[in-house]
Amino acid sequence: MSYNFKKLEAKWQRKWESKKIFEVKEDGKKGKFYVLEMYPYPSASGLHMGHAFNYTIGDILARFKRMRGLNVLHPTGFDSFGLPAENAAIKNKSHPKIFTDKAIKNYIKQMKMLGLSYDWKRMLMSHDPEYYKWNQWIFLKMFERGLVYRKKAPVNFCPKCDTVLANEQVHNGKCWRHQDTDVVIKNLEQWFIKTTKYSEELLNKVDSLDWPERIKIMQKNWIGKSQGVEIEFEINKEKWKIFTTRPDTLFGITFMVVSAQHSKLMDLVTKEQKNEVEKFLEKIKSTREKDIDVLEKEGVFTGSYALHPITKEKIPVYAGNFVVADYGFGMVMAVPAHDQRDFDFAKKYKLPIKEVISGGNVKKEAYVGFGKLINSSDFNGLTSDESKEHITKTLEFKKLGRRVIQYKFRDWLVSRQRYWGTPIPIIYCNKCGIQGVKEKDLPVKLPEKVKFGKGNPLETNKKFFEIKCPKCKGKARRETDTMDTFFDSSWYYLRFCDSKNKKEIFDKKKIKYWMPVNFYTGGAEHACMHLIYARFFTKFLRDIKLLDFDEPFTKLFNQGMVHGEDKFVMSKSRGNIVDPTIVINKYGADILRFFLVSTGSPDKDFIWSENGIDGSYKFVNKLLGYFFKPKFEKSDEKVQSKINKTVKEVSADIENLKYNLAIIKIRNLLDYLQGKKVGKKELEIYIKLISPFAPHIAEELWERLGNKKFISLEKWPEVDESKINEKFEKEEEIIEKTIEDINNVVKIIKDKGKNVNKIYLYSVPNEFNIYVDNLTEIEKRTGLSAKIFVVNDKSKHDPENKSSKAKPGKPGIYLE
RNA sequence: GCAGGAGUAGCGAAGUGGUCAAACGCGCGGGACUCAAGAUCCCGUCCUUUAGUAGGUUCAGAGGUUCGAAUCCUCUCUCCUGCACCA
Repeated sequence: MSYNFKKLEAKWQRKWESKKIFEVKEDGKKGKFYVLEMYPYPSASGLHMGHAFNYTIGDILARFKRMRGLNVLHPTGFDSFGLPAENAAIKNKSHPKIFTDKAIKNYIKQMKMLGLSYDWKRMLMSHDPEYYKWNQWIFLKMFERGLVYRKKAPVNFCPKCDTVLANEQVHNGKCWRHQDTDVVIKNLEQWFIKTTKYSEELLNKVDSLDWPERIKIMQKNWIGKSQGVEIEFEINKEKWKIFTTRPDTLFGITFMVVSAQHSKLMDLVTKEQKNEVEKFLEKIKSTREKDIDVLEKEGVFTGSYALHPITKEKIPVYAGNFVVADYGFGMVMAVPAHDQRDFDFAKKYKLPIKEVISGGNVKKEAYVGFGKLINSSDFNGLTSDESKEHITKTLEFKKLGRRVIQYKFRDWLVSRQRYWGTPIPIIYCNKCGIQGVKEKDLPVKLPEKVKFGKGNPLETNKKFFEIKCPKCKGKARRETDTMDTFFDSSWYYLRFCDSKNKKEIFDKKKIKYWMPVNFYTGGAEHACMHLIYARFFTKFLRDIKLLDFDEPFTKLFNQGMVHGEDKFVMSKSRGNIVDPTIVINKYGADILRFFLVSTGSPDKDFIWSENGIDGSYKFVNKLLGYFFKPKFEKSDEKVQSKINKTVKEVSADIENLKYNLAIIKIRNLLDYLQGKKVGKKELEIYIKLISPFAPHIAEELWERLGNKKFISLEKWPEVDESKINEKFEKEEEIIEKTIEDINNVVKIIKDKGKNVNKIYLYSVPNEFNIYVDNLTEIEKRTGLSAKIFVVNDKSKHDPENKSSKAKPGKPGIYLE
């Protein structure tokens, strides 16, 4: 049978909404469970299959936990600030707000179509002044505490986005949004957030999280801690520091390299070399724009010499393109014998290579391993480990060095020269300097009237930026940059706990009840962006006493990627997109949900297949057919055993996010129940099992069984262990095997041209009843009539003495 | 290059020391029903062999540990995903 899923799904979506059954309040008597899916950026093209997959995964768990008696917070909202809306608006001569509001409306409609059990009352949008007001508030709190600062520095700039980017937004030297666009380095004054203040904690606490291992490793690598020594070198009577993890190679230094981007590079350049250095800088600027994957190591002599801290030898200082300006001190000691990069550079510029660690062949390549020291004055003969210790101590004694820890992690560049984001709440006054906007004046609203084109749109609205200084009432100017949209997503999960609060960012009591998030799902692409920023925010808000926990997301889950039928990742450019709303219109949301989680584990990639969804469609119809006119009979103990066993396994599978395995067991159970006597209670249990996956159908069937309340709020079935009897499983296996054997023999006989009409089975005495009980099953599945004897029955019909073949678990079979 | 994950039937996917030739779904083959098609139901689907048997080859490849391995160890290959001159 088929069913009118459109009508049915709309009916239940309406009922859920009007009765507000998924709206929740804090309830001290109930345990809580916070399920969150990463809130979407509302694009014009609407929900894609990846969203549907992600939200289904979360919703199944939310529905399950809710039925388990937990107070489940399951909210959603929109990450609605951002460049795509602004660019789309410019292209269409529209306004980002119009664009965004329209997209959100569409998203909400589509999300509701999926039957997601959200508490819509808590919905939030980051472009809502009621939301971004608190972005500004947090920004000011950080500003007050010195965690926000302005600095002129070489920064990443994307020419396509027409704005600067954070380190985290640069992937492989390209913009995260434009993989065909090289990021350009510009020297600009920008706003930074001191995320590095929490480097150590962000690194340490990673281990305590129930997150996918690879995400944890990515974060650790991103923070990139290394222990080493900083060493002072004297250059032109000035002190210059370098950082090294290999003090044991100190005597192998044959030159120094300072980064071409070093802010004080020119201080090192002598008159004679100025021309050449400038030529070099010009050259690396132009090569940057070319599409070169691996830059060759290049450099130029600065004219200056450093003094070796121990031997006092003169060491030439080069400027080089391979030294990172803002790691360590932007300058390195070069030991070509024991570092491949230095080796390459030395070869290119014919600089000496001095071996100080034995064990390699430094004529051919750098030896980066450890060994005994040679050519190292007093330290000869020591191992690398020993000498690291001794050399460091010597340097410390001479006050020329000390042990330090370095991180790759940088401060977060948050200002953007674009319109569609939160205005940075800062005022510049020539007299009074840089000051934060007063809390009572928040929010600094984004003006609607601006001109889009070249440069920062907010600079085109004088009314916005020309203001009086709040202190001296003189002429002042507002900051016209906006915040990186990752600022918005760094704390939205907190606001969900109290999203309508107009007086404060949130009520601490509510936060205390709901946080941290118990289950957070989303794509892995946020490993080193959103997930680090969010952790940073949590730590900051904790330190200003707004929170009393350290980590926002206890468990993180990454769903797999959705692939098209051609097995490539679904993408517009490939043209293999399957639109979830089209699928819903064709099959219904229940079937889509069911299919999305039935083929494989949700953390694995999902491959779309039209045949596959057809399979789910067939199953759902079979299910409806079964429940169409339910007969209530008394379940026997076999049925009860099977049901209890299934409840037990399905519950564990859902708990462990093995939805695919849960579904298999649910399917098996339906096959098992077909044609058996089943009680109302057992039928109800069955519907409950299906309800997290196919909630609309479950509600409908639940109602049809005469229930008045929502199944969504019912109690998940308890397992009665005493009813589970493995004996029945064994019997079932015996029958299955017997049917298989019979069919096998039938086939063989028929192949020989003989006809088969009747089955005779000869059972060992104590199994006789098993076969008798399953007589109809055997007849149905073999399509033959059957007769069963006990082996020692004298009156049996057995012309070929097949009864002698009977064994326990295996009857003798005679066919004629 | 470094790090993480993966490689099981035509495909998707279970199985992580013995009961596994491998659940379940898709596909494919056969049968029932039907005037027919679809839907539905049943059977089969590694190879050889057979009145339900017996045997063989398997879990990317090669070794090893073990009484016993898809499952543990070592090496190799392939694919995916991150990071990539961080001193």
